[in-house]
Amino acid sequence: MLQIYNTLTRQKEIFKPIHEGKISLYVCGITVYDYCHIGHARVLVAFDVITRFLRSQNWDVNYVRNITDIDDKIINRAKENSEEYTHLTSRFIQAMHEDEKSLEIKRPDIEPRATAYIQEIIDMSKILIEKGHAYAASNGDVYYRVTSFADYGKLTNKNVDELLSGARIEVDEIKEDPRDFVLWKAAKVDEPSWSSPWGNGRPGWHIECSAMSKKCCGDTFDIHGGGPDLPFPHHENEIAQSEAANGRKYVNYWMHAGAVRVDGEKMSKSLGNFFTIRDVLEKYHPEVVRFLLVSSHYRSPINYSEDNLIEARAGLERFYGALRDYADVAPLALSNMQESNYYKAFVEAMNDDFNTRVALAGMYDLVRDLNNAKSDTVLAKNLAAQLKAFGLILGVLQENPEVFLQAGGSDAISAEEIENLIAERIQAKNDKNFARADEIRKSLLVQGVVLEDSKVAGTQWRRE
RNA sequence: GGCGCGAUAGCAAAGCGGUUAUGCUCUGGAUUGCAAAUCCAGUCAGUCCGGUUCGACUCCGGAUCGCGCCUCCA
Repeated sequence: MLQIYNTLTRQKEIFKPIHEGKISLYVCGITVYDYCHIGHARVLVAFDVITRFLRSQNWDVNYVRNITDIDDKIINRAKENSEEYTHLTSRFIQAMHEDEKSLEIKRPDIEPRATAYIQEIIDMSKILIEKGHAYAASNGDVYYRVTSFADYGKLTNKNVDELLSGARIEVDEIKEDPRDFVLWKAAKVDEPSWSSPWGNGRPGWHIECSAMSKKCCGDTFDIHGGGPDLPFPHHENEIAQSEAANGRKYVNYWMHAGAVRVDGEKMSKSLGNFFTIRDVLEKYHPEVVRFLLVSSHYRSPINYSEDNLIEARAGLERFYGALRDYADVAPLALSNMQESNYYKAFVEAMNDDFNTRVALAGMYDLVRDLNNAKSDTVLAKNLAAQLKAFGLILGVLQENPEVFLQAGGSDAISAEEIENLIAERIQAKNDKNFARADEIRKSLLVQGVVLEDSKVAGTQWRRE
């Protein structure tokens, strides 16, 4: 039985789909004016794991994640670069897809771009004006009339009156009310624009998601996800737009990922303390980064640090160490695992609001049993195949163990040189020249290479 | 000021009203020529103060501290 924590009700709820067996999932994606950072990676990985798991349980998931490809920051950045904004956005969309690929993040079923939904955005804005929820201002902007929507603030528990007294609302002669937010922005000179009933302009940020989700998921859909900083105002505004325009409930379950912190502070573009995915991958194996993100619950805040990455690597080394002799074993089909206690524990953990941490704990139990089973080949292969099946759902453990273990750390010494020294050491051992054998092992250790002698597999090595 | 979240052993991080979380580290043992890896055993918890209860890390109240949102941000 699937349970999901719903931001709207602030509690875990038993999930009930709109249509039996189906889930429509819309996640707010990236505004493409720069490289993705680790905070983006967190959301991307979280919903990737969620969709992988849901599909493994035979849910028919329609996963939609948008791209915001028109926006102030995009226009400004393009100007700075003296670059066409479409050129800028396509560059960063491509970069995002590369980053996703390296982190084993599967592409959503639909990846709508705001600029491809201008007509839908205009249509929705028109309806909002007709219904009295929005108005065209004198300068060609269109604004949402916040006070016209009685439920405004229900997602984040905001009181509309108190929003007025909030300190940081700008005074604006154009708007009827300082709380009103923009649906359509009149174009300034030299800005990209589309024609509309209110003159040339471009969409506001919030209306994009209302329009795209309506087209891709329907008026009411199951799950809406996003990053930790989106509930207010973005998702609050989406609710106001969609429920006012469609006259129906917008979303049944709201899911928000936890923040990534650096030194206890939120990592964000506005604070400038962010690490791009690319930065991190220069130093760490992509699977280590993904494993770090999967290692904690998707809603808890996580601290980004070298220590945590090193720990993530240590955890992965334990898994890959256990899988070392089973490189050719394929993940077991889930249909063959229904009776497995490991599988039951895994599914139970994941059904409980996608508790990857508990799922992982069960996988470590499996590792211990696998290490104990090495003499029973049939059993061991079955356990290894189960472990890989869980890994497949979490998006880890699919690499050749030997390759993973030998890839870490510095590559000051080549694999060939290492192999040669190992051969020399084996000879020394055969000659009972342990002094020379230990000397070789020590010299390799200094270069970050650990040797492991095994009766069965001979001498194996890994980088630390 | 408003809204919300959190405080768990050396570090990271979960569940649970009474029974081992888990990973890394540490200690002892097995194994090894010696190691490493692995296995077995073990040490180390629940910010503070009250309350409920036969019994609370787990529920309730309060305090303290930390964090997020309230402005573009995943």
